[in-house]
Amino acid sequence: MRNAFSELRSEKYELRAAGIYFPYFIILIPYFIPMNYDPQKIEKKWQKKWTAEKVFEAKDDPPRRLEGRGSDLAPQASEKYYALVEFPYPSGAGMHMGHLRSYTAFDVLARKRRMEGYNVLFPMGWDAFGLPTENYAIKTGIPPQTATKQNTTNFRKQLQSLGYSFDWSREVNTTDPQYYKWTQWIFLQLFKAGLAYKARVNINWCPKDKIGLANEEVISGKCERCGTAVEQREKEQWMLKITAYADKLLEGLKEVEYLPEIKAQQENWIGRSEGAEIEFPLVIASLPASGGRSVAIQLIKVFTTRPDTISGATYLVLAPEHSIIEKIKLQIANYKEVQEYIAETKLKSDLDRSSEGKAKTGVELKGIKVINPATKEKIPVWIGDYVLVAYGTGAIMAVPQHDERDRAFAETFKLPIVDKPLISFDEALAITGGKKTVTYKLRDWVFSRQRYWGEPIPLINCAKCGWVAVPEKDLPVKLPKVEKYQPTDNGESPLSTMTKWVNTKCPQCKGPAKRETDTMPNWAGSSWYYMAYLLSPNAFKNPVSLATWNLELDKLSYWLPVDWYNGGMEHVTLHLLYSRFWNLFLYDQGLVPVKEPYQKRTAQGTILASDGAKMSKSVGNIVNPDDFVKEFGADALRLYILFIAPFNQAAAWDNHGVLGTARFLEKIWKIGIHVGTSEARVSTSDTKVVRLLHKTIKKVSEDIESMSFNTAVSAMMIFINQITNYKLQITNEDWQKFLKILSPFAPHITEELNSLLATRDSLLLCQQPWPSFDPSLIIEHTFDLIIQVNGRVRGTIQAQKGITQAEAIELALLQESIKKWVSGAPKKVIFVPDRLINLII
RNA sequence: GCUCUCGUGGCGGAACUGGCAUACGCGCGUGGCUUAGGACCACGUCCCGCAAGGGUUAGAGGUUCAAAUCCUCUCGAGAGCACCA
Repeated sequence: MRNAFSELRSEKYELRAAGIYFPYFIILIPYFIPMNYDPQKIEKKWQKKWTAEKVFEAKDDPPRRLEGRGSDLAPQASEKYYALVEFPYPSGAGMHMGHLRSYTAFDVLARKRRMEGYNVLFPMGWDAFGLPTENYAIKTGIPPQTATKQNTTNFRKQLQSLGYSFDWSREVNTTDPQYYKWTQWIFLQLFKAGLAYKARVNINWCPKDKIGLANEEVISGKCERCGTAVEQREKEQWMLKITAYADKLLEGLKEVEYLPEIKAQQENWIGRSEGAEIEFPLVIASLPASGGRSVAIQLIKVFTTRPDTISGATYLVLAPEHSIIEKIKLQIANYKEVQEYIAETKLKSDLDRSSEGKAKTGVELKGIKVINPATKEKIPVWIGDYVLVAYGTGAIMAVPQHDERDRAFAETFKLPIVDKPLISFDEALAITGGKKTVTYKLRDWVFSRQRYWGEPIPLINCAKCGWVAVPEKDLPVKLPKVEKYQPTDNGESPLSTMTKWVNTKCPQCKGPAKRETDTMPNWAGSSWYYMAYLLSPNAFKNPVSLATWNLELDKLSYWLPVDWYNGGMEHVTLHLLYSRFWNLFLYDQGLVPVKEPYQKRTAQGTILASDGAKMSKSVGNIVNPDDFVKEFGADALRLYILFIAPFNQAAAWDNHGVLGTARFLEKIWKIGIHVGTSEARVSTSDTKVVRLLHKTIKKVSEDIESMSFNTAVSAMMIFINQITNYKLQITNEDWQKFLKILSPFAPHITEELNSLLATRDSLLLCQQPWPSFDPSLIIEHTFDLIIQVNGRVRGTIQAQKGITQAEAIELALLQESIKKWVSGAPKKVIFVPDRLINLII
């Protein structure tokens, strides 16, 4: 890209406008010819002004609207509007196109809402805990705190250069101890409510690096750093009982306006299914059944959604991890073989277990059988890794006749496939004594990380008292400074090496005790950040306590729920679910006034590289927003990212595309400079301009609401093209209306051009009311009547609106171009009022 | 494999409720601006045809006076879930 682009264009304009006709005036140019369109200059100028006048700061106690200031679209005085975009992880690479797309769209929304008279909150902050910063620290020794500071400074500068109307006075940072003291406090509420517990769970383990890996660090079953195959290893982890909220999380979806695909993903993730638990008695195979009187040594409970198929169940399959195996090992004839299979399974990662395609593996538990409670037949019992221990009861009744997977397994191991009649749900329960139950795919949330760069889990382990919460007055439990950021050889958090920090006193019995060294996952700080923006400075300054929190309830009540939340599609399962879970929990505790935190949720589509591939650092096809701001200005870049495609759709970036929106702004600049001069002032606009202006106001107003920014920009281009192409007259008042609707999209150029107008007052453009349109000016009195003969278009004529079918036929038949297609009276006529007439011959 | 979404010029895309397909922008072409040009201005730009006209929304069929839009199948792309009983 060249630097000369804008200079060249503007230079030419200046010569034409000023010099050509009156050469003597050239020396006077600096005096009354306004400057060229120089985005660099005007954008900084207005950004400074907005900041100085604090125009984007939301009021917790908003003043009443001035009388007569509102348009007819304006809401009641002091109505709030909370527009939220996902706060970024401030990576060293800076802002990317995904941020640009989301933030620009919501800046348009926020600016429009302010102009409509709402008290708007549009905040920004940093989700700054995370692996890249920690890995950077491991590599360079630079403390994550330092790197984060640099990165947020850079990121903030980038965001400000785009003219976003964020309320920077409310900026938050999840890694600030004054922030995470509240994250820790919320965790303690969960702990005290019995929703946090320790359990042994599988984690991804790299045997070479000897560390536990986050799922994000496992790339197709291999360690991201060294490429070694990842193993599963059991480790004690803190868990949050999100499953206790499965039904509430599902129910809550009915009350909110999420995009249908987002709702579907949440539902899918929770994965509720109704079915039955049925017990199968376990018997020794060698003993004769003798009329069903053989003695059951155990009962195996299975979960099924199809109890009606039970007569066709010809065998049972247990998950290899099923706890009953250990209990009945003496009865299993081939226990050694079974043990080997279990050991094999343990080594496999989840990915291995599913990536082996459809090939089913398993081992029969010889020496035992179960009795099918419906048929009373003895059927064999197998273990197989296609049955998951974590879902249902970890055991299934296999019905190869009705289930594809059971059929595959039966075919592999030559097990009987029988065609038995179905029975009703109720009948099946009656015969077998089964119980209706509900299961979920949703698993409890693994909340521990053996990492440095996260919130310390504020718990203390005492030999006498067990796990004890750190007292509120001692929060935050701050991250201590460490020498090395690496996890230890046995996979513990680097905090575990800080013996001084680890060894402490039990808050209850004052005896010697140890701190928890695990930290919280990334998702913790972002699970409540929409509330953090609402807290007063006191909440951050003062010690953490219920009383301090309760002082904030008024603000939470005023602002919540978030009216509209936007972010990436990649966060609509975990982050969205986790934060809804915390909110629901806090609601139950009386600590939050609303059940659902987000009233509406949308997601932007991905911006791809120009060849349609994903932008990625390793491929080197990343484009940097900074370059475009520098070259074409923030306004042109903002317009292009909105114009590129429908908001929720993936779109390929095109470097040339910005030229189009830059040219559009150039045209606007020329008109604006012209309209602003006293010679150009007219008392009325051309009728054509007025009509089109009102149509455009309507279109842009509606398109912003439906996130159709691309067509909104297109409508404004059409308006400008009409003025330029036909040299139409426009008054200062009408021009200002246009500048107003453009201002959320291109806030800098519009402020600048507005300042040239005779109609300007002391207010900034962005503080003025959103223009309303006059419906009477939009209604057309004529329309183009489409004339079809036998369904084919043969011509159009201008006609008065409201004409009858008879009039339309008469008009049509007068046309020379129609006459030649029609001979005699039409057999049939289809008439669509104010649109078309179709003559069937 | 299953579920969802989608397929329109050289490219990004527009088309309300089934009613003139290709708006707007990029790119490209021709000409102008007595130098140059990823600048600006004018005109042109789906295909066949001199024209009248005909064809065209991934492909094939269907419903309808009328289909990019509704239905069926095939092909292709993207996203999500991936053995959830």
